[in-house]
Amino acid sequence: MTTPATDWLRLDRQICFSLNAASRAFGGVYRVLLRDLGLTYPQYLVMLVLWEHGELPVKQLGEHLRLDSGTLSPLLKRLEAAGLVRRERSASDERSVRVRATEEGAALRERALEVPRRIAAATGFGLEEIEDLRSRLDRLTSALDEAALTE
Amino acid sequence: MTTPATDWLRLDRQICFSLNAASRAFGGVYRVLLRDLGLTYPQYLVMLVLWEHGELPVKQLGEHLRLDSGTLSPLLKRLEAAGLVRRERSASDERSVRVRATEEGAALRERALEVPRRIAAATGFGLEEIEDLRSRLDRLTSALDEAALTE
DNA sequence: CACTATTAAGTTGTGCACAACTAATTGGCT
DNA sequence: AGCCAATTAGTTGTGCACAACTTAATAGTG
Repeated sequence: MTTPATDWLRLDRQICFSLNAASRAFGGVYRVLLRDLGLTYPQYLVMLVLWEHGELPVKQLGEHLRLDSGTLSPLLKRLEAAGLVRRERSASDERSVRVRATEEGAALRERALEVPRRIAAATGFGLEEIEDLRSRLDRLTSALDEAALTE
Repeated sequence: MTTPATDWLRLDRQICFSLNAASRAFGGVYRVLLRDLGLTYPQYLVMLVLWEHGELPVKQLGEHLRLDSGTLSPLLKRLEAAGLVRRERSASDERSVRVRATEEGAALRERALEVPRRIAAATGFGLEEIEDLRSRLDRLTSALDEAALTE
């Protein structure tokens, strides 16, 4: 009892589509929750990293977020224009630009505290179930990154 | 033993980030595989639906893919320019535009047949493990859509 | 020290996602 | 029939992702 080859092309068999759809569904929920904070979802992720690690160069920010300067440069420019972030050239290495939250940006953290709880509630998943899913996804990402290199 | 509230803001606790990262990691692998076919990943998804369902209106295409005309109209225009798809106004309802694969577009299916297998290999996951993950993600998407409505 | 390779950030161009809007058509209702 | 609400595509504008490139600074090597 084998599956016809063409069946593997069915949309509902594509794990990647489910992944993509889930990611965009999250986007919709975040969009509503973050509107009050004046942040988009990627901007929110940047603020999370800054809140957690303090000042750090664009390069390291990108490593945390899996994003390059092509995405981060304009995004950070918008965050700076919004007064949430400051960028300044590193004195020790003038190639590097260090990013940090302004006072206003730091203050935003308080208002962001309830976001994860509301997101968790929206998923309808239990905490350990979320954790389990997260670890599977991280393993998946590692495998895909690995494969991309040898492809 | 409770978790400090601020810990929930850690990037590595955000299920959504893992999801987003996995989705983008998939993007990288698909980009390589689809380059030969001359398709982007969203265009590939459109072709999957057309191969599976034959001719259908933009509206229904969007329902399958969870996309609106704002995304689909320009995407379909590019597919049409590439000669893979044709669009024509429905005679019975002139609001509707019916989309179908051209001969060239249909022929592309043969070359796409190996894509899912190569993707599955890249994940390093077994088939039942993929299936399990897929169903969890679909459940997650449903819950998030539900929550977005009542938010 | 001089020269080259590497690294960091930014820019440009393409494509996707989505909100908000417009234009055209259709359906329902009185 | 006449009118209004709903439906379907498309357009416009903003922001993100990423490849390919540029510019400037640093590190490494002979």
